[in-house]
Amino acid sequence: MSQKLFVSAQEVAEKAGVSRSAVSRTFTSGASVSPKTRQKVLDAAEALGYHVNHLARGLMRNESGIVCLIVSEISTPYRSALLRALTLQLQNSGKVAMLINTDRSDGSVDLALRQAIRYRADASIILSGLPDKSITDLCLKNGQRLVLINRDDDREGPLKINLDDADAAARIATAFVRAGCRKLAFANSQAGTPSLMAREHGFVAAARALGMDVMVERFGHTGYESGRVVAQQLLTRKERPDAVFCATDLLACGFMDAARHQFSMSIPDQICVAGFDDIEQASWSSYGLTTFAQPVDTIAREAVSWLVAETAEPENHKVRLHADLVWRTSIRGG
Amino acid sequence: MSQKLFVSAQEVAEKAGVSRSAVSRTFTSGASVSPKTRQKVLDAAEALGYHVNHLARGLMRNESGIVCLIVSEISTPYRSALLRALTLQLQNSGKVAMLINTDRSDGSVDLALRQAIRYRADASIILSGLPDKSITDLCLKNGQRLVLINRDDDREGPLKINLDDADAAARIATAFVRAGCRKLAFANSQAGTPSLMAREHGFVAAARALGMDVMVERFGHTGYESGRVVAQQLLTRKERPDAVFCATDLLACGFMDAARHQFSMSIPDQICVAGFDDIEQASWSSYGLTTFAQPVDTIAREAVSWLVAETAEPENHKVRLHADLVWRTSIRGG
DNA sequence: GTCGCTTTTGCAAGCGTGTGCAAATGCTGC
DNA sequence: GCAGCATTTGCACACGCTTGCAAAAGCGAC
Repeated sequence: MSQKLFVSAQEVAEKAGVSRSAVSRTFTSGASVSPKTRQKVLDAAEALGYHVNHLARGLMRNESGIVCLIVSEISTPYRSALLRALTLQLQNSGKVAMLINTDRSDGSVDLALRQAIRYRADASIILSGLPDKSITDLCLKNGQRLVLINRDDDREGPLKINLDDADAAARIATAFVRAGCRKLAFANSQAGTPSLMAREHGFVAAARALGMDVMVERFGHTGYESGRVVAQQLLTRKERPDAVFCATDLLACGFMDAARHQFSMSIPDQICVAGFDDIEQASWSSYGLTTFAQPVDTIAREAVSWLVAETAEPENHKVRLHADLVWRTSIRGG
Repeated sequence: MSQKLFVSAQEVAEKAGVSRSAVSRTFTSGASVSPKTRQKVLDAAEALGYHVNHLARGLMRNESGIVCLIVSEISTPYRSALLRALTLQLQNSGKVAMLINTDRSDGSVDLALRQAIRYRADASIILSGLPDKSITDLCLKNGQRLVLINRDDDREGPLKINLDDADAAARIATAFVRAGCRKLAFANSQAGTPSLMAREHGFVAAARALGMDVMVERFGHTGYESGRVVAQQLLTRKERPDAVFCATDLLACGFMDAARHQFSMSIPDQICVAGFDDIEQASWSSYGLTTFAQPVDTIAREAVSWLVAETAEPENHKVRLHADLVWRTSIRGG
């Protein structure tokens, strides 16, 4: 009964005593309407509670204004920080974010992208997983833009935003050595995503260049609990490391907690720790974790400014961003 | 040039040698199509890469399948956990989440709701702020459903989901007393949202009933840093509290860190601490925070099941959920 | 084959909007 | 008042889909 439909441009036109095109033009920026009729339309619209139907507009313009964010592990500190930056940036540019959570089963990135297509999203930003080539091709062919964040992939078409993971790893290796550490370790998850592996390989290579080996230990997903497990594995070795680079801050937090509370070790006196992401908890005084900052605002800005750009993009566009080292108290010296 | 439009039902129909209605019916559940033509359509659709245009479908059906999530402080642990639960639940029910971040200026909840209307969202879930009555009325009048989570409001129409904040506060007060604490304190932010105030008032009332006064201190937003500041304020008093209930876990974390590292206090020996939300960090061994768990999954289930329900909702629907006490090590005894 | 019935199919109208085109209007200068 | 021009306005079609309705097709029993 209260299923009275939304008020349409037609009704506004009648109330304002103008044609329906006039009201349409009033709400289309850059259209030609006289100030007089424009005002009449605005008044009528206000009185009736009219709002342009973006579904219909999207249908006509072939541009929905929707951008899909395809993301897993949404409630992780780093992911949610990036999500925040992206939504704000999108809203700034007059777009609206459609959020698709791929935490369920796998292959769900493809499912998510399919959903994006159904809603004729203007673009999709992928923060997790990597979709099939067949479906990205479909997106691209239909003029949908694609952004891959921290998914080091080499296909043509999408914008790829990455960090200088390997370089950061090298920097932290020298920092460890400068702090007098000689027995280096790397703590990773088993996820094996390109950026995690880049950090690992970069660290191992840099250490080798400095004449040292690295104990590498991997476990589970990229979370706090995994950090604890890896600590268990590393700190029960007959030769304990005196410095450990954790692939993410969450791993580092878990590692630090286990090292302190379970192995009664003192950080940074007995062991130096570094992380990656600069999540909020890294700055909490229980951790004081030295880490690399993901430039989330820059990432968001780059992604959004590219996908709203008028010009057809250069075919194989890559952006490589720098991760700043945030020095705190989990490494000696400084 | 590559602006080749998406493939339409028309093209699929031609390729399959059937009418446009046939392909439409193939993708409409519960429509009458013979298995033979259905298969022909599916084959043709697959070959052409056809996907139903949900913009057009939404236009016709007057049901977009979109649900708006209106939320601020997205990257906060509790909020992002709730966000995660909501998106999963929505996807489960065949809906898709449109995420609107209201972190910017104020009045932006109204802006967000306006956006929801433009996209003809079937429903909106509001996790922050409280919209004007005028605009909620507009939503309701147009058949859009509204869910308010933890925003204790008394208007007609929306579903309101709340926790038993005051009751939880009372429970923690007795727990403190049972642990031998006599000088109680409450740490709050200045946000003054209904649920925060309910916790504060509930705690003060319960303490009074037990014959005790409560030192109340409020500062800034609901975050870690505010917790530190409140600790500063409470622990420099000439009479220090021996138990503090923090309105949120983030406040509690900040409080604990300041108490330990700045005031060298031992928890729970010298001071007992409790929080609210049960964010992930509460379980980290640096904190071991005794706290109340927000039943995020239940909240999400209640919200989504209500808004996808067929039946016209009862006019003034409220759901009051229970917050379980998660006992850890920040309170003596147990 | 024919009748009565159910299932399937195509037609066409309609959802609310944007926009090219031609007609109408307003304005300027004589 | 009129020609000449720029601006505004309305008409009508298009966008891709759903769905009521009537015609067509299938089917079982005689």
